[in-house]
Amino acid sequence: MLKYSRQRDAILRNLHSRYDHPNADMVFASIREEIPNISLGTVYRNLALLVEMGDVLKVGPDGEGKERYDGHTHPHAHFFCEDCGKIEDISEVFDTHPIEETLHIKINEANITLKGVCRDCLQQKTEH
Amino acid sequence: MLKYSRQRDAILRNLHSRYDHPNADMVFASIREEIPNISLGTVYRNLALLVEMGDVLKVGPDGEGKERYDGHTHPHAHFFCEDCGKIEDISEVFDTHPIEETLHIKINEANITLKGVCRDCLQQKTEH
DNA sequence: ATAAAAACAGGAATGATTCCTGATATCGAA
DNA sequence: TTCGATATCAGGAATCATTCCTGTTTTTAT
Repeated sequence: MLKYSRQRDAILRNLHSRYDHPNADMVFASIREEIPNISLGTVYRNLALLVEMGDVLKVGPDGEGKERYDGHTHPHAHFFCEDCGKIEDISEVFDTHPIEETLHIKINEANITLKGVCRDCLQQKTEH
Repeated sequence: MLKYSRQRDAILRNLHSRYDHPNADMVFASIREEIPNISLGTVYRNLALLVEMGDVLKVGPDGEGKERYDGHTHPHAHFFCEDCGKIEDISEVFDTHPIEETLHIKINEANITLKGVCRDCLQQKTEH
């Protein structure tokens, strides 16, 4: 039986309020401002719980090998900039139903990750 | 300057010959039959080199948190079966050029991972 | 209020991957 | 072919994100 927890609630609220796809440490640092003695293990445990419940998406790992988390669960893709490291949402989605039917498989989750150079970094490169 | 290495050559040949998306340990076990005293560190180092050179794709991590490797680098997606754990290639691709143009970004790599239940496991579920 | 069950803080353990070191293999130039 | 420079190696230690453990605190149904 799942019980309410102030820590889990704070973690989910934090993820709902931000769009930077934080890793566990970044969430930990944020929540500490509200609950100073929360432990990193609690952050990890609740992130895993929230992912399992479908309220949070796990994205990544990033260029440093760390998992990133996303509190916005509508279907969308992710773009990793290889230059500045930022992770952005991409609203374009592609329809997996034709693949399900062709291959006779059940698709529960589609993880689409694009890597390249973002608009800002591209612009910086053309300046000189 | 890149020099020839028997170990790297064997690793690439091994990945070319198989379609099961092995992790580093599985590659290590295979190569050991040919080069019994190869070390796991050498496997990791050369896998990273081959990935950087674009001759090998890094896929995953899998359900156990391990990276998987794919020696077949033509554009394709991957399907992870949540039941039996197998990873299969999916030839369907989606065209990223429209996204590049709309968002003014440069896409170097598209990583598409689908998770669900494979045809075999679906069939076993309907039997009883 | 009370007690059973969840969840927690803090810290230890895990384990995939990376790093380090002295030895070995590759390869261009002599 | 030999030699020196240097890339690569084997073996093992180190790293570090994540998970696990334990005694304590919180939640919640009764």
